[in-house]
Amino acid sequence: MNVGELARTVDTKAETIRYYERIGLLPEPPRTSGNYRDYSARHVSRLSFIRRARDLGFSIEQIRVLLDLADQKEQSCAAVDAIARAHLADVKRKLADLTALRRELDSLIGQCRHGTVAECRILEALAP
Amino acid sequence: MNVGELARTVDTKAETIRYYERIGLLPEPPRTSGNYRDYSARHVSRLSFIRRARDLGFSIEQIRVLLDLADQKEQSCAAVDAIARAHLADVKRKLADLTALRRELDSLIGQCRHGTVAECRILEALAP
DNA sequence: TATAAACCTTGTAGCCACTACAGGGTCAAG
DNA sequence: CTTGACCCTGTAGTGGCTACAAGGTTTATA
Repeated sequence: MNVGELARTVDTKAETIRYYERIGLLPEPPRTSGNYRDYSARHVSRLSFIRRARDLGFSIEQIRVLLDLADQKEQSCAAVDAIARAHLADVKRKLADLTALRRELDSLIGQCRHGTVAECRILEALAP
Repeated sequence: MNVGELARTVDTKAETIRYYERIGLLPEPPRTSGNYRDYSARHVSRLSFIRRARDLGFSIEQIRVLLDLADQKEQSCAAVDAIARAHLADVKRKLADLTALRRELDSLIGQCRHGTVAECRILEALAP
């Protein structure tokens, strides 16, 4: 399976796959005689894991640790749990920030009287 | 007022102020005999506007347009309103995404049985 | 007056997670 | 045997800063 096929399989751009290889997140696959990357099922599942974790907003570094942990089957999963919880806390912080932001923007826009720029409440609210 | 004083006044790093100048968002101030930037009240208010808009999540490019519009006092403020609404729509999209994300992470973490990595539900949920 | 500390200057490189080329090589279909 | 769709590497760009390095200026103190 070459990079384009893998890309279609996991719905990821070929450039992104090569990027993951470059930063050491996805192991280098063997090459064909024509120097094409030749991926196996293990690559597919590792890349799927990465993409799923990225979709959930985990950082590359977090994913790196998660993949390492996944290989230590005997260990407790406390570290995995901790990473997930840290990420959840981060998401909650962002949600709170965005919620406050939406309220401010709502009020800003609600004040617009559709007049001239000179009497614009939105610009007024942004000005000092 | 030099760059450090301006930085303290508007609670922004000096590097950021110079960055705004470099990208043409904040006009170049005159210089003192020792080649120090010499800011006036106009700079303070322009930078305050920029920072307030950044805090509300407007992009640099949106702020550039807002500042341009603010100078055309006779024009209708429809364009200002449109930018604010577009940004609000963006914030709402992000809120929806983050809310879905939080739900997924909540459920992921809720499934953790605190056992070994081999039976970790979080890693299972991430795997394909 | 000397000097040290605290500023200022410019330019450049780094952050994150990609994305987009350019300039070449390979491969399958017709 | 040519065409076009892929692949390769390497580099540069994105946004919005942030962090140096290596020098110049100003201010406070000895």
